[in-house]
Amino acid sequence: MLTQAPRGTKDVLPTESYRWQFLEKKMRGAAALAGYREVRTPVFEHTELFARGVGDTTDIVQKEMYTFQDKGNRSITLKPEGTAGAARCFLESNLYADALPCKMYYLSSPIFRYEAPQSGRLREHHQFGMECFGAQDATVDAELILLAFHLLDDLGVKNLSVNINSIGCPECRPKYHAALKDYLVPRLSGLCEDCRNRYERNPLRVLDCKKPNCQALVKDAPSMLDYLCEDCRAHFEQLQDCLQASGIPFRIDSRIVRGLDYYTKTVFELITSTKDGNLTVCGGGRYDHLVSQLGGPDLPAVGFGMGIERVLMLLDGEGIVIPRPDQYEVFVTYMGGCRMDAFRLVQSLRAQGFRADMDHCSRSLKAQFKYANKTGAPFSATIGEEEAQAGTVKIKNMATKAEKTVPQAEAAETLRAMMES
RNA sequence: GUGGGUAUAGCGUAGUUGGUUAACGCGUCAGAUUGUGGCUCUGAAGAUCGUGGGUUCGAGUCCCACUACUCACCCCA
Repeated sequence: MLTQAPRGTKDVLPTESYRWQFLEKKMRGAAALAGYREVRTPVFEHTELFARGVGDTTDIVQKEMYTFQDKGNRSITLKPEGTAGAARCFLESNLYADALPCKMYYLSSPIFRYEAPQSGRLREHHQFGMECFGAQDATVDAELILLAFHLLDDLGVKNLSVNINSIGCPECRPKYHAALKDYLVPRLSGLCEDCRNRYERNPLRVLDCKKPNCQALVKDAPSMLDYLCEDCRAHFEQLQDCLQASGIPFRIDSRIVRGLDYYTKTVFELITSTKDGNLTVCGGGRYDHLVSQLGGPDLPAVGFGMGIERVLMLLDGEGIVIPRPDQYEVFVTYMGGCRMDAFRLVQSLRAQGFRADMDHCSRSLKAQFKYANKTGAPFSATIGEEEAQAGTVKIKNMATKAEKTVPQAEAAETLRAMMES
């Protein structure tokens, strides 16, 4: 259907875009407080970037990417997540040569994944993300978690739980993998088919299976946390110390496994419980070797992504109302012969900073007022024959019906005065 | 990718065991005497009943396919 947006996409209508803008403003403010500056990277990248960065065994890369050949025969992919592009940009522009850490955020960046759309899941969605390159201390991990938490908390999101975990580093993770596999091997036949696949690709995922059978079988499986090397353990403890000191509620969930291969050490999720179940609004973690994997220096980094649509969904679900700005502050109405006077007044009001408009459909005065009322304009300014003759305009407070006739030259200051009273 | 539900004007719905011009509410537009809105009243516009095929004398109503929406699994924001 020509008049139908592609599956899994959603228009943001003029009547609702203020909600996005409201969020974006909050996000910008929160990021700025911690010294993060905006980065804008392309919507598409070379496919290779994601294959190498995100990991070519991940679901995202294997089956969810929008990939195509461009006319120069390059394999191009619409970005399926935000971090790889930011890392590429960081590297390409040699930002690591400046003072580190390098802090950046991206706003309402479109993210594309070929998935079956459902509640809170689209094929094109938008993320607010923050990345910090070049700092290894867990204070940054904590700073990002706190930032995300306070942002959502400030918006009024309730039932927010912060879950953290450490999935180790190339040093200790293989040992854990081995231990986990040893544990799973004798139980393989009892696991579901999905889990047997997971065992091959990413054994950590088996721990997260929701099937009762599998859960029972992995109940006593070894925990990554018991296998962390000294460095990772200390780092994880520092993170907990920071979070504790900040006083926000959090819990360790050793089953958190992220679906992107680049993560090391810290991984975290901000989850809210809604009436339809749990919803992850924000997910992130540390990726200490992504930059080197992409051919750069071995620099530590941390970041997260937050789903804009999901945040909006939560606000909706909790009945949190975002203030809707008036489309107009003043609507100019006029009698048939005075169209030019009205037009000039509108232009003059706009020049003086008022959101102003007039009828453009040759409507009757009555209909103009109806329309003005519908737009929610708090004031009208009317020019009829009498006013045109005298060079005046009749300004009316739509709510109180109070009217005041003043010279057209004084319209702006009269409006200001009436707005304040 | 697998399975369930849904598909009637812009939105929300009705449509009886298949039977002549598909109904209602909201919204939109226009009127209710000459320069004014939110209430009320009146009227108008607006639907090839998701698309395509089939059964039938006849289908919005039954059957099949496709598509979209929606929910669950998987995975994720």
